[in-house]
Amino acid sequence: MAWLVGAGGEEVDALSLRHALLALLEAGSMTGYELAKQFDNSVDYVWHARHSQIYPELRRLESAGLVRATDVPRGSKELATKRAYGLTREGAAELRRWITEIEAPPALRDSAYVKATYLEYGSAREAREQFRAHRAYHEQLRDRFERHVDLLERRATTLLRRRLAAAPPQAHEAIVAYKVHVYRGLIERAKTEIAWAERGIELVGRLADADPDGFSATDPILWPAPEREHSRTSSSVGRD
Amino acid sequence: MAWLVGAGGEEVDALSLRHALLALLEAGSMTGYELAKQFDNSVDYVWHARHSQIYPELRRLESAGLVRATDVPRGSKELATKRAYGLTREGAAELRRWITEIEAPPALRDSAYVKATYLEYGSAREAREQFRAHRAYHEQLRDRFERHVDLLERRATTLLRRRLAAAPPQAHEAIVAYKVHVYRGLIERAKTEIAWAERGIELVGRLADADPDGFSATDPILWPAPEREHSRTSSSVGRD
DNA sequence: TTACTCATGTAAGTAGTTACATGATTCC
DNA sequence: GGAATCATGTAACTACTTACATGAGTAA
Repeated sequence: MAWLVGAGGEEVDALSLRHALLALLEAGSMTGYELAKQFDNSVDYVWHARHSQIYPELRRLESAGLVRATDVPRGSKELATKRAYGLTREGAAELRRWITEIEAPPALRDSAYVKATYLEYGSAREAREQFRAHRAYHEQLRDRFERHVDLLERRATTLLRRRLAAAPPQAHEAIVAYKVHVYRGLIERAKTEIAWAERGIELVGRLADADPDGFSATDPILWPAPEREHSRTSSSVGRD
Repeated sequence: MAWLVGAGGEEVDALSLRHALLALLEAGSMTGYELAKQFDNSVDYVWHARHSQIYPELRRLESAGLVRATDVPRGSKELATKRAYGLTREGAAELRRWITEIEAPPALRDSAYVKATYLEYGSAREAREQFRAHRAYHEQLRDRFERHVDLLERRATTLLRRRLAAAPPQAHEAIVAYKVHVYRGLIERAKTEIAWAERGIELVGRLADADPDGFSATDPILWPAPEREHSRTSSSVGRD
């Protein structure tokens, strides 16, 4: 694992699950389960991960020396134990390194948009359904993000409270402000998607008016290809 | 592979690379290489894939019966061959099925946004750099998409020309319009990101004015965790 | 006693990445 | 003769998903 090298080798990967976990632990030590729960109503909105991914990742962080774990007894009878994770100095340093690192964003991979590119293969009704589903989904997201902004502004999440309690008072404004900025950004994103879907619905209407029968596309080009062009010799691939 | 079942089993996955390839083949038969090239300046904007992924995927599509391949001689001496792929009836049907299928969008996983959530760990300068990089990246994307919309509107890409040549004239408007709608949507998206980054830069400025020294965050909570619950004494910040 | 939450995982499989491998053909 | 590009891949690895497994503690 490239990011494990460090200390001389300095070949480091950027991976958000790791750093999201480190960031959560900045607010104080937690067990894997607690961490997973906190994850679910904070970072999970921007970086989704299943619990089954979080546990092994914590083990990896531990063996990389970025977190340290202790077995803590559970329950009154103390028959069972749980593992409490805490940041190490190296973990805190890695978190700060990651914050300052400029990452190349991953290439786009958006299924809804590739589908929309080929909507002419479906009927007007089907195209409309796609846009409607897109709108409904992003309306949900928008509402969820709005509720979250409200919680953050009222400093009403347990995680935020823990973090603020551990931070110097003059830092409180920044801590809240960056988080609010992120979720407001997500609200704007959602609104952009909703507007796109609505323009899509209008487009479907205009196209259906212009050509009521639509493009039923009953005549796909099957294999073997019919001779469309004479002299199939110099198939021009290049330049666009 | 669930999507391979079909014909009775009917357990089908939604995966865009497959369907993007099928969609490209609607415009006519192509070799793997030609397909990969066309991919690069069309679908790749919305669904990125490397060539090393495309070739095996074509083989899988072939063994699933969605495309059919023939060996075609290459060059004047005809010593080598290439494989030309074409849609089968099943492939065309699967493409249409996919268009009408409503997919659940994947959960969000956005590294830039999780990083922005924790920008208080860096300096104002570092925070600004993050937002500037974000803006620069999306300005590039916006420009690229604008150029692509222009090409589409002028019907100037080889792929679009081939597709239009193979489609009934009354369908031409819809074919172009959906593609333009997608790329205009991507332009709006990019603009939303640019605006977010700019508001971010303003925010950094306001926070720096309010607290010129910033939150240097020299005091992370390390392992073992101090007793948080009661008597939160700052003296007991952990040393490992 | 039952059901739920706490708590921690493993196994098998898919999708994608990076890096490498190989040889033919065409154009200058 | 050499460079670019045509053409088709393989191998090793990472991240993530789905589904399953197990058992303790707690409240009705």
